[in-house]
Amino acid sequence: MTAQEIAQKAGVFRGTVDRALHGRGGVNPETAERIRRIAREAGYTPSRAGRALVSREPVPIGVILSSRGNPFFDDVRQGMLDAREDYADFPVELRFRALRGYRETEQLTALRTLTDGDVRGVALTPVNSPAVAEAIGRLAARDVPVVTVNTDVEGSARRLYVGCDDDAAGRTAGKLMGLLTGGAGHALVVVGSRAVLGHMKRLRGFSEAAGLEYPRLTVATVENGDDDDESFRAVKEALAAHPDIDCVYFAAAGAVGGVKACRGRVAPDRIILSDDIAAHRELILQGSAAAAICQQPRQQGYRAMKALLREVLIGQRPETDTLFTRSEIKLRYNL
Amino acid sequence: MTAQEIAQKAGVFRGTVDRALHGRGGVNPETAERIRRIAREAGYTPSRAGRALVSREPVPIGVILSSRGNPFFDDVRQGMLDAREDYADFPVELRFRALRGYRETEQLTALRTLTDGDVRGVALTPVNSPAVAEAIGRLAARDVPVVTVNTDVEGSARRLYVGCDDDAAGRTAGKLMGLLTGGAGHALVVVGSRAVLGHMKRLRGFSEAAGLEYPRLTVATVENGDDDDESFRAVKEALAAHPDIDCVYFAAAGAVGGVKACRGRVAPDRIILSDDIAAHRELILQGSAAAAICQQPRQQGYRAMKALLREVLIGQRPETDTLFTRSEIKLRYNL
DNA sequence: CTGAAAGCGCTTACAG
DNA sequence: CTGAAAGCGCTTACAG
Repeated sequence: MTAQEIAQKAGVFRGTVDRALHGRGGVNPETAERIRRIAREAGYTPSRAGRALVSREPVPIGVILSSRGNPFFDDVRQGMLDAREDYADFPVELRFRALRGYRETEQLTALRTLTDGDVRGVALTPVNSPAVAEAIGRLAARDVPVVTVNTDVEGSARRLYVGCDDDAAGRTAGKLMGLLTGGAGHALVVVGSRAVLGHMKRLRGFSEAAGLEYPRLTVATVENGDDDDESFRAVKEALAAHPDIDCVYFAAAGAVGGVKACRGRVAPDRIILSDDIAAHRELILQGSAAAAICQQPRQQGYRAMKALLREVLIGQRPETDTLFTRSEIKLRYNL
Repeated sequence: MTAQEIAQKAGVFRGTVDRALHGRGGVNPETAERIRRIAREAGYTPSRAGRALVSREPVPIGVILSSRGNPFFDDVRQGMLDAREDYADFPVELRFRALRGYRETEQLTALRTLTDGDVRGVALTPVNSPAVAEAIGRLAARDVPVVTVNTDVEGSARRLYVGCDDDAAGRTAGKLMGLLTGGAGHALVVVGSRAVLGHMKRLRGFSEAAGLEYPRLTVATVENGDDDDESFRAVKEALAAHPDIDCVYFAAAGAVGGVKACRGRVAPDRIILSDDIAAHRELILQGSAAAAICQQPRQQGYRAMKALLREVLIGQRPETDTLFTRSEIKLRYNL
């Protein structure tokens, strides 16, 4: 089915079909409705090739990542470039903004800048705040789809979330720890902050799996502010306070400092990290930790950008509103 | 850079450029060479959109999988369909042939049938034999690229192999077993056949990793012919003969029968399977085995078909001749 | 052997 | 508000 055939059935010219179907205005409302109905009934989807061939102006897509100083996002970014490759026949311009951390005002500013440059779609690692949700809503109202990556924002009109299932990651870590300890041990779970939803989900998942399958595995918790120095101190302290602790799960960042504090006190084969960033790979390769629970950052970037481009370039919306990446367990030999 | 611009530089018509660049014949050799040189120097790649728009005849692609009666290949097939989706703007016809097992003559017949139907590219799970390698060579000579999936064939002109790194899979299993047993145990490694290269690689990898890191972990081996009944008997026998065996790695198929033989004798938390086919998932979910080392079958199909279509449809050859998928460790919570 | 044209399905000025 | 045409980059008959 082509636009030409729709035009014939509707008794108009194919230019008019195009205008009606894409809401470019300047079409009699009744004619437009008739055209849309015919297209719907015929199950018409515009040909990707025809569309690509005629696209001259690059389509701007905004990307806001909290990636400054955080190597984890290198892979996310690479995944986005992979997806862009899949649409190499379209002129697309990815506009990256790298922010440091998750500050609301900075993110709102970045969003506004992109919006002024009238991007046609946005991928971002949102700060979980009402103001950000609202900004996303304004974009959605202008038919600019927003996809959240790696972390989500509550109550927003974002089109899709692509990221980790923190609950599953925590449970996987819990089960693995049960296996590493023969089902009996005293675990320390190190989170960045109890205020971060994802960290709490991992902690809860860990406790659940451990409690369910390994009743003789106990769980203590400590915060490290996602910082290595802080992590060293906090873990050192926790190990001193609880002499029975014999295994550690780092649910977030700060593992390098924390692992240092474990030296000579907790067996490396009972230490689990999160994410396989370079520093963690090194810890694993040198035998200072057994495993890392990873969240497929490249897939996160790929899926998010693929969905965004699919919608913006060929008008196909994602079928779901959440896409979880798998929790991968990496040891020295499958890094 | 467009074909039109090449034509101008070469002082010919753009139809001639097309014929010269794609070797369709009917072009003066000197003119053709001049055109090719100009195109090369200009780094010309034909536009995917232009090409897609003009393609009417479906491009036939042959797929031969040893998938009959083997659910593992459901995912491989799905991955191939995913890749086909990425080239939805081209008319492509995937011609699947599902064979039972790896019999040379049957595979050669299937290859010949496809060849007669003049496919433009082939993906297959090859039997590792000179005759198959030769058949691949004949296709290559006719400019029909062949990609091997999941298993490879020695000394052939295949364009690319996409599959498991059996060595890494075995090492990962060995390391994991060391972790599960606290570094001291007596392992039984169950392979299908010592004649299968992949199985031996996994066994060797397992022993290497175990020997390197866990000198107190010993390794015994048994064959099960990839069959569940045979597996039950062989494992039962091995466990009786070696009373000290306390952990088992199933490096290939036949785990369902083998696990049955372990009941009450080897702790489920010390049993590792290979691949997350439905039967294995069930074993893991019901607590009869701890983990499965998986080889990303969907990725195998996806990468293989993507590379094939990329070459056949837009003329870009793969940059490498081997693509390993990762060995994923799956527990109950990250299946 | 090569020129000249038509056409794939779409979008976009331009007329009216 | 809508018709009529041009053009994106390519391939493919068709002439000569």
